[in-house]
Amino acid sequence: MGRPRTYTRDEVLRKATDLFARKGYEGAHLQELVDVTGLNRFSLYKEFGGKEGLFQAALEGYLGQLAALSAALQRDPAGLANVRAFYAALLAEDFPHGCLAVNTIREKHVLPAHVYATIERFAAETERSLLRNLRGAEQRGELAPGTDAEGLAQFLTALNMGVMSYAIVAPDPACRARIYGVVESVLR
Amino acid sequence: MGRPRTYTRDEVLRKATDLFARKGYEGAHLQELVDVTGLNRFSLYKEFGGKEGLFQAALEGYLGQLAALSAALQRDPAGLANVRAFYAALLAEDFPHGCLAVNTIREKHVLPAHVYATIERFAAETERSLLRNLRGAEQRGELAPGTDAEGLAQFLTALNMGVMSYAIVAPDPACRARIYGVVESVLR
DNA sequence: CCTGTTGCAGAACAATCGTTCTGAAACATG
DNA sequence: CATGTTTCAGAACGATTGTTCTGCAACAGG
Repeated sequence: MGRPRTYTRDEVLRKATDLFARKGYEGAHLQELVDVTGLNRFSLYKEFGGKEGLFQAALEGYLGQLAALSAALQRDPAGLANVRAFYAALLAEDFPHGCLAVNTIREKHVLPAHVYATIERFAAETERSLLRNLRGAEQRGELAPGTDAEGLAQFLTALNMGVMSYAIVAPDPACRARIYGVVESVLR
Repeated sequence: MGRPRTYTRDEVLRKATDLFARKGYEGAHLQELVDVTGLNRFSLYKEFGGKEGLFQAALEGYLGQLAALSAALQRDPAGLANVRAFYAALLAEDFPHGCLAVNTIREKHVLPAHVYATIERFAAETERSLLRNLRGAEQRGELAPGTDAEGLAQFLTALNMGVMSYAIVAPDPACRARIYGVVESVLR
């Protein structure tokens, strides 16, 4: 009972995520968060404990979505097909204001340490998943013999980060498709 | 005449650049800038006009250094040799806290518009220089026929941004060398 | 040594930050 | 319709932000 809330937790997180992606953790001021989410200050503190809690919640939700995109990398058998499926999924999504995760990396020295650690862990995990599939591809002869699988995994991870930054400068989604097209020439 | 100043403009800019690279424009607070540069508030305002002026000066100096690194791209004849020299120069430099220019991109919606425009212009210009050399390579038969030179230029630009982000997560410079090694397989 | 000028160190400023608090509004229940 | 509970809207809080100001220190020239 009591007065019904005028917001949905998911909806609030969606809008907060959007603002955080545009302005960053420090750059997104509480007043803007209140304006954008429609959630009043009181409820914001009751629901999320404060700005940091809201950011953490938004980030975790976002990383969850990203993890769903990389689900293809977990399939068996490990190989290039999984990597290609991963990129296809990435391409289907659009990132109008860049990627919250990548943007947040740049705030390493501004964020509470445990928040940043969340991102670093996720990045390492994704790279590991990529590596698993590249090793699998190596064994199955999908990659040229003598390929540096580890270096390739790092390369792909770095490229993903780069594409997310490039998306801010050139928001046209077609660019991303073109860039990923070039990646094909590496995967063999 | 008058009391001699205890600072050098270049030294101040160097230290300010370092702090801005770590914390970003909004994240680098004036008190920290004062502490790090050793420049007192009064002189900071007299010399640079304020935080925004200091950032703009630091950024322009930094972009100048980056431009020096990409000088190889301006040489004739345009071709892959120039691109390789560019990457060698990039690799020789080290970026302990990532790249100020790339880090600043994520602050697009926080920065004064004309400051952000500086970065965007620089990125576009570098990509154009890359494209010139890729087209040259195409004509001279250094690239496989039918290669998407424009896409390749976008790819390389995005990759550079990515490597600078990756350098924050994995500060080991050896990683960058490894990643650039993979790029070789694209340049042919 | 005095005087004029410039830079230094820190106090003081309004504005804004994230956070907390207060009183009224909007329901479910008896 | 009263009562209890939960949320809402906005005022109020101390702390910190970028900026400006004030008094003193350190030189060059006469």
